[in-house]
Amino acid sequence: MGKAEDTKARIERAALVLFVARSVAETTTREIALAASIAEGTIYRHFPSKEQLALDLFLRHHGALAEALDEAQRPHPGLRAKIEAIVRCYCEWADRDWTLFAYHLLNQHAFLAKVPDDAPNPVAVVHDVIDRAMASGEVPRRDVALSAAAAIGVVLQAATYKIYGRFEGPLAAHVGFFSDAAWAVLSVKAS
Amino acid sequence: MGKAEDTKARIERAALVLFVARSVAETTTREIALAASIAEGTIYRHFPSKEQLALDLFLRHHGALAEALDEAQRPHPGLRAKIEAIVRCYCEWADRDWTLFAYHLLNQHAFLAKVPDDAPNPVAVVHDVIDRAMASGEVPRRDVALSAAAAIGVVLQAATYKIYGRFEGPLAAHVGFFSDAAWAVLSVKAS
DNA sequence: ACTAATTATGTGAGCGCTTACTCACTCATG
DNA sequence: CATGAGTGAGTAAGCGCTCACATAATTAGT
Repeated sequence: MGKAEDTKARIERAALVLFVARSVAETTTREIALAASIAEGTIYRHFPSKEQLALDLFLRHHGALAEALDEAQRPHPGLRAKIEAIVRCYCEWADRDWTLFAYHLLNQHAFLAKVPDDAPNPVAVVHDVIDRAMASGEVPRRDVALSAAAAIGVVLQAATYKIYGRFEGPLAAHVGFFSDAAWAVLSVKAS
Repeated sequence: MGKAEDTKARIERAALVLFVARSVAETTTREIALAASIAEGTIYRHFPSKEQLALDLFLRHHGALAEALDEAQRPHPGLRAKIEAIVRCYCEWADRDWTLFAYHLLNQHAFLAKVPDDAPNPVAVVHDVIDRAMASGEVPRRDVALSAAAAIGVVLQAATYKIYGRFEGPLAAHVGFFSDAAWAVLSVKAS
């Protein structure tokens, strides 16, 4: 790794940790520099602004996660298997870099509006999978956004609870339950 | 209503709207004053600080919601009916004052740590209900926090989607689906 | 291979600006 | 005339960001 890239990575990691611990707005560029052991001005050799640094961090993870989820689901034929693949992939991503994951989860509402429309999108992947499953009659038809929200919520809220420290251990330990639960949600019959 | 209380209410409402539109950190006291049609100094006749105003808003809603959920659930005998009562109560609260609801939902992670341990707590109500249902064998035993998170996630993520504008109409229109889905999640058998 | 020139990277004091909050004052009410 | 409510210019502190300078890395010229 080049020296400059190493510096850039250190800035990103320091920023990430502070953004999660406090928040983007409450983290100062001085704190980031201190945590990364560089001068404040150095941040601006690598990023045009604090806001852009925060956005870069989000978008990179957002896009990469979307692609990973899509690749994980693609080879499987039925909805049940696709769900499990998506859930497992998501949980493993979370466990692999929990700080980055928590940052992504807690700052969705701040950055989601700034995701380019054509960029890969984790939510779009899930929507698409559910859409096809409804079309093929694997699960009852229902508003896709509503179904997707309910199914995604099962995993996301559990992850949120883990951020709050309400339970321990890797998320991936519960892939089986999450998959069963998401499947159950999508299988709910129209009343 | 006294004039002073009216002023206080106007400050709270103006702050709420701005806190949701931007965020607490990005909303200035000047903006709040402008939106409430009062002088900036007046805010400090009613609140010791901007942060305390934000916290007050959160805690009042948090406590009242917890009590409402508890009262809604109490008269019903079985888990199935308790779930529906809780879901309906929650959705109706959301629909009744969407701005306040969105504020509460989007700022949980910022304020949850500051809720007094003995204060009424929406999450504790749900935990308790699930706990009893597991004890009586209505649903399979499992880590309560995990079950609660998954069940709560169904409704919360849907609500979040509504905040993002991904679907329209009142939340309460989907009480049936949410209840069925939460019940299905809690009924998932141990694998 | 050596040097000179150019560019990339790192530094931190300091700038302009915004912020939350204060306070001396006015006014309305009982 | 005592008190509580409202005012808004003012203040100190903190913010993101810049820039003149130092140094390291890369390239060009001979």
